[in-house]
Amino acid sequence: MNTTEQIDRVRDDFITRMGVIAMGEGLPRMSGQIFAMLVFEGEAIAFGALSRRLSVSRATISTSIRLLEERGLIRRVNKTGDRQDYFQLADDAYAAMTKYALAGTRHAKAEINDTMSKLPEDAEGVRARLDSFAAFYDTISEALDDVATRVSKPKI
Amino acid sequence: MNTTEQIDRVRDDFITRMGVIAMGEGLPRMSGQIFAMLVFEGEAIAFGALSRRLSVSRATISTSIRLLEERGLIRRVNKTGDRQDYFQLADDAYAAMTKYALAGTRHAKAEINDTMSKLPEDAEGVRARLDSFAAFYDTISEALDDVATRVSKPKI
DNA sequence: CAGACTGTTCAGATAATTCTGAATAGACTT
DNA sequence: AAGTCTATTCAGAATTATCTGAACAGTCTG
Repeated sequence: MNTTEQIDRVRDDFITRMGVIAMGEGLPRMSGQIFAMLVFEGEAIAFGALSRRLSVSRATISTSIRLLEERGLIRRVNKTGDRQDYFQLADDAYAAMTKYALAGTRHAKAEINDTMSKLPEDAEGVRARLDSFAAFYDTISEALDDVATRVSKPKI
Repeated sequence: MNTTEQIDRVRDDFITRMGVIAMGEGLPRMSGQIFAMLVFEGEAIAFGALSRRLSVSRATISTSIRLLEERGLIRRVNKTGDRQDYFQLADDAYAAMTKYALAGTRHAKAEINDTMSKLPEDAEGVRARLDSFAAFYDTISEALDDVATRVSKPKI
């Protein structure tokens, strides 16, 4: 077995695993697999190559990629002399991932606060419990915010 | 409109919203709604009452509750003189929630590390990229670990 | 311009999740 | 013991998510 074959095997395994992990994080499997492939390869990969190597239709690649782009995890690059679109990890992919999660926890907190604002004055018990719940999301949000700055590449 | 009606309306709205948020976090809607109901009410709620007030079959309550119990988010209590099971938030529900997320990020990191261990020596580029990816999950894990201790009630 | 190739969209197919009703087993009551 | 109430399980139904192929519009090439 040569080195290339070994790497191919490891890569395919990695892609499979990351697909599962993505699902656990509420991301569609295919988006996770594309992300994994881009992490593994490092360099930009062509649209058609993604379809071929992940054994999935071009339509699926198109929609999966849209999601990743919307979340700022990957970027589309043009290679001169080639009509195809190429994709690679965004520079700040991990920061973007964190910020997306952060948006979620902030939204949750906002929903709880909004609920509290609708409560009548005398619902003290409920208010206290919702307050604890909101505080929890706030704690997580703070932590994620911290992660986001730590993960962000310092802009030069 | 009296106060009770107002609270009922707010509660139903809260439950609906939390169902949606739960789905965003990879939890089934119904589990999120049960959790929300328990947060809102504070006191223990009977199995039958959950089924009735969430307009869902007893079978669904049973399986939804199992998930919440497995994750340590709620606990089952017995009321003397009543055959029904009652449920309330676990004392450390928010810490348990955090720890579950933490387990997920640690698992992701482990998967990446495992992948790295299978790489041939000369795959330096791949190794470096996977290392960054693992470091990201590590940063999140640290942050969640911190949240878990901050959220945990100090045991007396 | 005609033909080849590209990515997107969307209706329908496929697959996965979630919910239900019925069957079951355990526990209490009389 | 018979009858009632309870929670769980599970096969199938209903709902939701995901994937595909075909149609399309845009772009490049010869």
